[in-house]
Amino acid sequence: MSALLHPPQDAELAPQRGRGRPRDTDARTRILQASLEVLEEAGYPNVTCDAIAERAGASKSTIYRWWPHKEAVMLEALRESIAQELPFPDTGNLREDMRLQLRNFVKLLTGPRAGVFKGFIAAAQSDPQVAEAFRSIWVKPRRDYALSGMERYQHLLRDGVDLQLVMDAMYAPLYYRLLIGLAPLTPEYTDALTDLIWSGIGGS
Amino acid sequence: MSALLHPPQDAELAPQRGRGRPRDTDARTRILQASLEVLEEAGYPNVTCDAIAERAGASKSTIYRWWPHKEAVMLEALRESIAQELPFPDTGNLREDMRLQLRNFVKLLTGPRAGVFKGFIAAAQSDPQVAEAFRSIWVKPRRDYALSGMERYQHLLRDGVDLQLVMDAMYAPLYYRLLIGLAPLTPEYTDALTDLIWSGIGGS
Amino acid sequence: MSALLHPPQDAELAPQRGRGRPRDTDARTRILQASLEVLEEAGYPNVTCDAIAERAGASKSTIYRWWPHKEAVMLEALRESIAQELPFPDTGNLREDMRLQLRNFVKLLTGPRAGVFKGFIAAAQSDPQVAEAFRSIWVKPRRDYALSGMERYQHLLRDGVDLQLVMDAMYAPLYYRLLIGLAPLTPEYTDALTDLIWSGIGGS
Amino acid sequence: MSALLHPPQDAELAPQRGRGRPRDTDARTRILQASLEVLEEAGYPNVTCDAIAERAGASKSTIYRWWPHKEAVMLEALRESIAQELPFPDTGNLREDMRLQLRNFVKLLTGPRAGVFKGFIAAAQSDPQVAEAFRSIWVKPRRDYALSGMERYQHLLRDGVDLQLVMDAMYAPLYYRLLIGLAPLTPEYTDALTDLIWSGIGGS
DNA sequence: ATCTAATCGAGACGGTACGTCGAGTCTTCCC
DNA sequence: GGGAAGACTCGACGTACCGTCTCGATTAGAT
Repeated sequence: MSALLHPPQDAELAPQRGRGRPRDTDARTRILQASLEVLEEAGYPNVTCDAIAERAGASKSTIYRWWPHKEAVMLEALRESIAQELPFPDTGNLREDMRLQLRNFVKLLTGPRAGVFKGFIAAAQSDPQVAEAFRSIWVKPRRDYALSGMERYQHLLRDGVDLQLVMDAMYAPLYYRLLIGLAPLTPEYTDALTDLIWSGIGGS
Repeated sequence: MSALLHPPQDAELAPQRGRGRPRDTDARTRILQASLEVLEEAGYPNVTCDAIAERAGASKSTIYRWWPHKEAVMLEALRESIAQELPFPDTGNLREDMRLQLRNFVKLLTGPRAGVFKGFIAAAQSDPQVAEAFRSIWVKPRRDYALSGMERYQHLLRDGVDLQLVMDAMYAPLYYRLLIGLAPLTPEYTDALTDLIWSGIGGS
Repeated sequence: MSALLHPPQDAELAPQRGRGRPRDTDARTRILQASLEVLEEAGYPNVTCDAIAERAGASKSTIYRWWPHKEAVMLEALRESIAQELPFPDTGNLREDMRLQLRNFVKLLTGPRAGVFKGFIAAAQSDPQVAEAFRSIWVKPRRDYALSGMERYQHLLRDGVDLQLVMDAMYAPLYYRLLIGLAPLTPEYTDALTDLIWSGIGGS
Repeated sequence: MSALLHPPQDAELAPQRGRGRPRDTDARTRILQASLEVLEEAGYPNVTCDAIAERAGASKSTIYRWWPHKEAVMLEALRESIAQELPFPDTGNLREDMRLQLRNFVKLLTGPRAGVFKGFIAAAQSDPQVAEAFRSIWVKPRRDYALSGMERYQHLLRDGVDLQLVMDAMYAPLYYRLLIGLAPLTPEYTDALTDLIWSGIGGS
C-alpha cells in the first residue's frame, strides 16, 4: 500500500521519462483539491468517486488509473494539504514550546481541515491500509520530530519520564475532543492541559 | 434522534397495549446479537442490514420496523452489551481507584468489543446522531459516575485542578492508542499514565 | 441459457408460491416494452441497460435480478412481441399458401419490428446463446409449422423435392434483402420468388 | 463515407507527396492482418482497437490516423483478404458454372474467413456506413460479375426470368445458413439448391 | 369462535455508487 | 511529418447495499 501511495511523490522527483503523453499534473491537482472540498462539504461517506471526478472536471478512469481506490486519493490529498503545515516552535523554553505546539495543533483541528482528520481516522478503523498510511504519513513524522525537540530538554525533567507517554498525554486529549466532541477545543483548554502535564513531568 | 433510539427500551417497560401480535423479543435479541457479531468479524463498513438479517434469522423489515437505520441498531446493541460492564472500583484510595479504572477500561478495549468502539467512533465522525447517541449512552454516564467518585477526594488534590481535564487526560490516551494504533494498550501503559497524571494533580 | 430464458413463461403458469413480495409483472412488461422501443429508436448497439431502465421507470437491479444480461431481456421481448403474429394461411391451395406466407413475413420485416430482427441476427453472430435462442424461439417453431402445412401437399410436387430446401429457398431471400439491403422488400418481389420456386418444385 | 474508406487504396496508387516521413506500409499490413486474426479468434465484439494495436505492434493513433474507426479497418481488411478470391468459373455450361460458383462460395464461408463475413453483416445492421461499404466492396462487384456471366446464357432460360431474382435465390440460402445456423453448409446442399433453381428457371 | 390488528419471514422494488473496460482523442518523444 | 507510447474524457457494464414496499402466515386481544 505504502508503495501504491508514494509513486506520485517519486514521480515529482523524476517526472517524465517514457515516450507517451505525460501525466496531466493539473488534473492530479484538481482531483486532490476536489476530494478535499467534497470531504469538507459533504462528509466522508459522501465522498464519491463520481463526485470527485465531476468537481475536478476529470473522468473516473483517470482517478482509477493513478489511485487504487478513493481512500488512496484522499490520503495523498491529506499529505499534500498538510505537508507544510505546523512548523514546530523552538523558543528555547520547553514549556512554551509544548504550549505552542498544542495551540498550533488546535488551530488546525478547528479549521477547515478538521473534517479531513475526522474522516481519515474514521476510515482507518476499518481499513488497515488507511490506518498504516495515516500513521506513517502524518502521525509518526510529527511525533518523531516533536520527540527530538523534547529530548534536548530531558535533563530538566524528573528522572524516568517516558517521553512517548508524554506525547500521548499531550496530543491524545486533542484527538479525543475532536472525535468524541464532548466539549470544544480551545486554546485555554490546551494551556490547562500543558500545565497539568508540566506538573506531571516535574518540569521546573 | 434520542427519541427514535429509545422506544425499544420504553417498550420493554410498557411492553404491550394494542391488540395485534406482540413484538417478538427474541427476534430483537437475535438482531442485536447478530449486529455485534458481524461488526466484530467483518468490520464496520461490512455491517450490512442484509448480513444482520440473515445471521439473525430475521427479516429486514423487522429491523426497519423497530430501528430507523442500522446505526440505531448498533447503538442499542452497544448499550445492551456494555451496560453492566465496568463497575467502578472503590478501594478508598483515589490513586488505586484511578489505576483500576484504567486497567478495566483497557481490558474492555483489548477484548472482543474493541471493534464496536472503533466502529462507533468512526460512524460518529460523519453522523451527528450517532455521535450524540454515543456520547449520551456511553461517554457521559461513565464520566459523570467517575467524576462523582473523584469529587469525594478533591481535598487531596492540588488547588484548582479541573477534574474534567483530568478525566480527559486519563481516558483520552486509551482512545488514542485504540484509534491510532501506534502502540498496543497494556496494563503497564495505563499504570505509567496513572503515575504521570497523579504527579500532575499533586496527589499525595 | 434456454433455461434462463424460459422461467418467466413458467412463472406465468405458476406465478406465485413463496411468501415474499411477488414479482411486479407490470415492471416486467414495462421493461420488455422499453427494450423494444429503445431498439427501434436507437439501434441495437445503443440498447443500454440504463436506457431501458430509465424508459421503463424501473431500476437496473430489477433488470439484472430477472435477466442475466440485456440480450436475454431482448430475446424475451422478441418472443412476447412475436408470439401471436403470423398465423399461417390455409387456403387449400399450396401455391397460394406459400405466396401469402411470404407476403405476411415481408409485412413483418418492413414494419417497426424489422430492427428487432436485424438486431437479433446481428447479436447472434457473436453470441451463441442468442443464436440458439433465436433459432429455438423463432426460427424452428415457424419452420416446423410451415413444414407440416406443406407436407400435406407433397404428392403434388415433383418426386425427391426436399421441403427443408424449399423452406430455405423461400425465406432466405427475404432475410437476405433485410440484412444486406441491396434492394427493398416488396410484395411483388415475394410473388416473383414464389413463382420461381413453384416452377422449381414442379408444382402443378 | 466511401471516400473515407478508400484513401489507403488511393495512397498505394499515389504513395507519397508531402515532405514528411512516408506512410509505413508495413504497419498498415500488420494492422489489417491483426484485425482479421483477432476477429477470427475472439469474435466481432472482442475486436478492440487496443487488441489490434497490440497484436500489430502498432499504436492506436496510427490506426486512427488512417481509418476513421475500427469498422473501416476491418472492411479494408476484408477487401484485401477477399480481393483475389473466388474467380468465377467459365466452363461453357451454365448449370455447371452455377454449381461451381456456389461450391466455391461455400468453401469460403466454411473456412477461416467465415467469422469475417458474419462480423460484417452483424455490424452492418446498426451501421449504415458499414452496410454500404459491405455492399459496394463485396456484394455488388461479385453480383455484377456473376450477372454478366449469366447473361450470355439468357437465351437458354425460360422467358421472363429475372436474373437478379435468380442471384438472390442462389446466394441467399448460403448467407441464411451462415447467419442463422440451423444446418451446416455443405457441397451437397448447394448442388441440391442448384438443381432446384435450375428447374425453376427452366434450364435445359 | 370469530374478527381484527399488528407482527413475522421472505424477498422484490427504485436508487445510487462501485470499480472495470472500450472508444476515440490528444500530447509527448523519437526517428 | 510519421509512428509508438500512453494519458485523457466519456459512458456503459454488471454488482452490492440502502431503505421501502408488498406479500402469506402467525398470534394475540376484542367482539
